[in-house]
Amino acid sequence: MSNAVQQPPAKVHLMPFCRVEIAILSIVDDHLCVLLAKRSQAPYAGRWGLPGGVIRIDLDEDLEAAVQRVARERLEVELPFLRQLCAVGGVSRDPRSKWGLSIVYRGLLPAEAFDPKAGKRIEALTWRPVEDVMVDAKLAFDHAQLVAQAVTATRSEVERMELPFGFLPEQFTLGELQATCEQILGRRLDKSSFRRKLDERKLVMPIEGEMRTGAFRPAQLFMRVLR
Amino acid sequence: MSNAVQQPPAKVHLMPFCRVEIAILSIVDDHLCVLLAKRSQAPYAGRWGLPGGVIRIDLDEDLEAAVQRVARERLEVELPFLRQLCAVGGVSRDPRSKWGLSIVYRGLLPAEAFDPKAGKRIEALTWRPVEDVMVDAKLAFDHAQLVAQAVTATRSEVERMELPFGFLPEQFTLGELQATCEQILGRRLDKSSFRRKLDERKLVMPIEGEMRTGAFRPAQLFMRVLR
DNA sequence: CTTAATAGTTGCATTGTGCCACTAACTTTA
DNA sequence: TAAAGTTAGTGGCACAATGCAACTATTAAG
Repeated sequence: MSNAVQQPPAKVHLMPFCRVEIAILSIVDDHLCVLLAKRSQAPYAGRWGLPGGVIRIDLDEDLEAAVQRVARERLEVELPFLRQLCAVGGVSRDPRSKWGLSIVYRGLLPAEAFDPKAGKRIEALTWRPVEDVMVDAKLAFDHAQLVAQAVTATRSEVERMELPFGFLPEQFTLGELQATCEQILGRRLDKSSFRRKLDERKLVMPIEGEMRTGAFRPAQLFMRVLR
Repeated sequence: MSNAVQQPPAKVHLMPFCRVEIAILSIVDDHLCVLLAKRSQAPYAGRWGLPGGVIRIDLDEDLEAAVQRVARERLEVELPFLRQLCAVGGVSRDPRSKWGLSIVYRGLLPAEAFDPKAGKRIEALTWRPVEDVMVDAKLAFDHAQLVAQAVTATRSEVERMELPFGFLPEQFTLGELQATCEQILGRRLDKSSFRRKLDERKLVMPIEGEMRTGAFRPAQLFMRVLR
């Protein structure tokens, strides 16, 4: 359309429609779940999909700030653990043939830090087990695929013993930590090798004198070791 | 600015300036190198940086297509191995305070597949050892950081025995394969354990009767096993 | 006091890995 | 023609990492 002739190429091109999407994972009822929102608008109105929103260059400092703003505005939650997952973009993402570009983030939340049923939300929100969601053909856009990617990334972290502190409170027992890892991976782990690795790599430290009581033998409480 | 009142929210927001950047790695003179382009325009005119270009929603089907078009137009090369690295975006990426969003890709090329000095290129191109580039404060934008990320991703792949076929021709000897891995990692590998893993995991297969001759004892030629 | 349940430790067999030496096959040099 | 040099390819062994299972410890419940 409009070109500058003097300056080399200051051509003006139409830009893609830019959004952020968030795959928020949590352990709910002993299962790895993802937070889904019911879409009220086209496309895919009435379907479930990942929560997300438009990038506002007038409001957001950077991509992470955009994600936190969207989480605050739409979910009324802050995301302490947030990692970029991928970017998806192209002409065919939106059935109306709009060129869309979404930067997808992955967030982890302790189950107790967020209740989708609470509050006067604008939209319907729900936790859904990832095993179901990953193969659900009814999800909006390619969101089933994105959830699968988020789960894979989280599982790889646990396999490498990058512990999922994003799912845990500040204080936890080794049993709780191991159970969380097992629920993420979907398989049992060996107690002795798990603890051996925690010990060798100094990933957690005991909180002197603090014990979790109530169910049978009390358990030592631990906290993460920052590195 | 302009709102639609009838339809829920079809507000028009200004979109970020969207680009793709490419970190193309190769083994040149036994060293892991990255392809840099000299910038002719502001910002950072005269500095070296990663090649890249604007996303053209009128030309590109999706993000990968945009990358291949930029590679074709600016470098006259096609990238057989291409992986998304990350997306970087925010108001402060560009010193002129424009909100910029770049999707960064990582490409691998065999050294012999591309010669930056050949041809009548518009811009200056050069291979630079990644060890130098990663700590070079003079690079445009945050490109030194992006190169470091690309190198880390490539090294992790090799550590996990995801072999760097993107650097190799179709036929190669085990010696060449191991040397390539060593140049990527920057350290020596043990021959017997390397070959043991290749064997156990069935990552390569010998090409019957095909040998590389010329330098002392001939070596069996191998090809990758697709999975 | 016994049983059940979870917390935490220890020993051992199996596997994976790094290190090193060895044989094989070719070229180069004398 | 023979010896030396260089790369290709294999095999043995010590050691570390891992998985498995048994064991003790400490509490609650009956």
